[in-house]
Amino acid sequence: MTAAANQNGRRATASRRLERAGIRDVAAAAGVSITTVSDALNGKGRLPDETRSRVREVAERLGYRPSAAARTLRTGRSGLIGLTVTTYGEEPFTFTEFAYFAEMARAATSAALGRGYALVVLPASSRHDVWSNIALDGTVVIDPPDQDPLVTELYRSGVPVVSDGKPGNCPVTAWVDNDHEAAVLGILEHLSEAGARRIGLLTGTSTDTYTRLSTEAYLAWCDRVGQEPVYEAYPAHDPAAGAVAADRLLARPDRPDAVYGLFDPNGTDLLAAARRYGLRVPDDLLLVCCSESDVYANTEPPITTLSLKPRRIGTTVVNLLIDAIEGVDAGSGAVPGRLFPPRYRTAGTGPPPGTLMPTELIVRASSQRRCPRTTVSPPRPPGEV
Amino acid sequence: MTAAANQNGRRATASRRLERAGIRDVAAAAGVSITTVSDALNGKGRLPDETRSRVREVAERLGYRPSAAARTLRTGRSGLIGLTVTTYGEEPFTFTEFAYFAEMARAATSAALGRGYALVVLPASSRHDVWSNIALDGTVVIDPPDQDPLVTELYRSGVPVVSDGKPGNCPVTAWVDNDHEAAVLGILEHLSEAGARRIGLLTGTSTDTYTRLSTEAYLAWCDRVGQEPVYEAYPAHDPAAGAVAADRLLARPDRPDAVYGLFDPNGTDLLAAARRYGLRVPDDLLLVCCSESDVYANTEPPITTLSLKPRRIGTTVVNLLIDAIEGVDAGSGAVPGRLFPPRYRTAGTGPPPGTLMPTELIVRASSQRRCPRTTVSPPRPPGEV
DNA sequence: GGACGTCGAAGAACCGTTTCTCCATGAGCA
DNA sequence: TGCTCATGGAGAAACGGTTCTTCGACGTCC
Repeated sequence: MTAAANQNGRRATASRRLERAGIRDVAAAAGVSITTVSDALNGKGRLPDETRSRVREVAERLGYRPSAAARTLRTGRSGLIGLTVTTYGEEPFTFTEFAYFAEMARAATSAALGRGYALVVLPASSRHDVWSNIALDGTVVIDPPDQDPLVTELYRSGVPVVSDGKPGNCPVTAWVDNDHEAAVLGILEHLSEAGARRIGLLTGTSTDTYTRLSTEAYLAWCDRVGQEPVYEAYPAHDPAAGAVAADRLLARPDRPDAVYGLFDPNGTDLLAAARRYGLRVPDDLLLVCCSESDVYANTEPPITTLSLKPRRIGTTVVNLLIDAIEGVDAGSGAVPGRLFPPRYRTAGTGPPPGTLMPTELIVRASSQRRCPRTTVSPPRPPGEV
Repeated sequence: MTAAANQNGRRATASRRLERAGIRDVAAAAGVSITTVSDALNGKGRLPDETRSRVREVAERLGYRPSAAARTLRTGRSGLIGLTVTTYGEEPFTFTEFAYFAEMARAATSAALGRGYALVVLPASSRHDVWSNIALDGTVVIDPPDQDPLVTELYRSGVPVVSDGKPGNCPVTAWVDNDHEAAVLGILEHLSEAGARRIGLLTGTSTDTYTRLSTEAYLAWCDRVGQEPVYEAYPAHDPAAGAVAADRLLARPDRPDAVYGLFDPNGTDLLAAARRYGLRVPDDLLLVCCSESDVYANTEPPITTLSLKPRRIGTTVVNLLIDAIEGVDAGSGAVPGRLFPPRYRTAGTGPPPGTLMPTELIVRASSQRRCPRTTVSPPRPPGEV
């Protein structure tokens, strides 16, 4: 009691009026020590239920909210996870530009909150300005390019990093990605079966894994089946460039009779380009593009899309990251009382663990030649087209 | 020197191996006190440039990164801003569900980062679980409903709150909103001029300001021009309900010949419903909906949309919030050295300052009767429909 | 020659928790 | 009676910075 009053007395001398109640105030009001308050509120220590509930009640009455900063400083944990996209240039925030990012970020946010963490959206630029002002328990990086300096720096400073997209040449704790190779091959097969003779690709110029792996899979397939590759690459972050590239692709002398577009807007771009050249879809041109947008269910004609299932990815990435964050403490079991785990690194042997997740091809009219009546299928109601 | 070695010695006794360098390590390595290090790195104090640069160089060499948690604890500033949507139910994260939120959040993120702050995405539920674990300098709330308990609690605990959407009955530091009344009136006039005789409204059931003000403006207009209101309301967070409501609206005996839909998906929903009833757009039905999506530029026919200019809103909201956060310190000039400003509140007189921002009506085919040749307009090229 | 101002820097309090350590007290037991 | 042990709780040391205060040394000025 005396001690509590004393501790509080020191503060009372200062001209504090409207300050929030601190743990000391609660302790004084409840007539216990701050240790007891902390234990009672956090469910630790050996306290009879009576004391516990009394302290809780006093804290409630005083509107006590523990200082997140102090807790973070002491425990070394902030409950904050960084989320960043590094690929598409420095300046413009491409978040939500493609439905993929939006969906993925949303799922990641939900998953994090479900486990008591919050997401902080951060820029790709590795300028310390913002990054080092925030205590992060870990970071999710979407599509890191080769040799990403940001990832390297984070890793060096001991922050766990999990990437969406297999990392090219930078060290991450773990990564999650779609099986892009299988996806592209599946699409090429799908188009071949629909009658395509020459399949073109609309791809990007950046070095992220998605672009690279997809393009490589396409080229390998061309090589295998003996088709000359027909593709156009453009900077994916520039929407105007996409339309131009689509146009170029269809203007080529060796015009493809089927096209797969790697990026979300490619579907509408290709559709518009096809119209300009008087090509009917799917009769003259089969179309598939990678997109999470359900816009393509309502275009004329509806366009077959490849979904990367961003929600599953976002959820998985976050869960892996939090596992890593929390797992370290459990893992260093030798010294139970350690406040700070040793630097966060994979064991040092071999590549970081990766998870491949399946994609989903949503087949619509744009990739099926008309008259599917030749196949065995149920008759349609007359009302539909 | 001795002191520095001494301070460091205390730490060296513990078995710290891979720990990050702290300010004490830098001080020891540079042969100065930690005060000097702090001052040198933060550009404060009276130090000759030579010392300053030497300290900086040592810090760089040691890879020193100041602890954000410690800084936050001492200065009372975290550089973190919360961002939350409270309206549409507890569970599902509606972020990015509508293009409006996505755009707004993106602009807000950019604006915050530009001023050295980062955004934390937080759930609407006022459960303390996550909220009180994070040190926030302020919060942006999108569309707070009437009597939002979250906003009230934040306000009580002294965190500045700026809302996107005029707050109904909860105390905020400031707010930003579109002039919804003017927007709705503009649309109704636009439709009337296009020949509409009975204009219907597709609206929501929630109590956020957007829904409320828009609906009230519609009802007031009906009252004024002597039209019987024709509207359907549905829970905006449920996409399936939107399609049903659109259908209901067009199935009514007093079917409107023009409809304005308050929510993003209403355009496609209404278009689909119109098809089901054999209504041609715009011949039999004029259509406008509020949306930020450019999908409506490519529907058949293209649909007139009202844009709320979410980027401008997001930028403004964040700037107002940061002004409030930083302004307090500057304002309490009487005691320059104060660490903690007094509780953040508006002066206590009158409502919080609000800013109204204009909207933009993007007129497309869906809201213009055919044969505008009767009006004075340039002849069209023959290629177009 | 002493008072004084300035420069450069060190000392130490403090921010508000968590948690390790330690101390009473009283019961159980030989 | 003396010892051990469990219980309930207090004390105080961190955590890692920022910043207020102090202090010596050195010119300078009257």
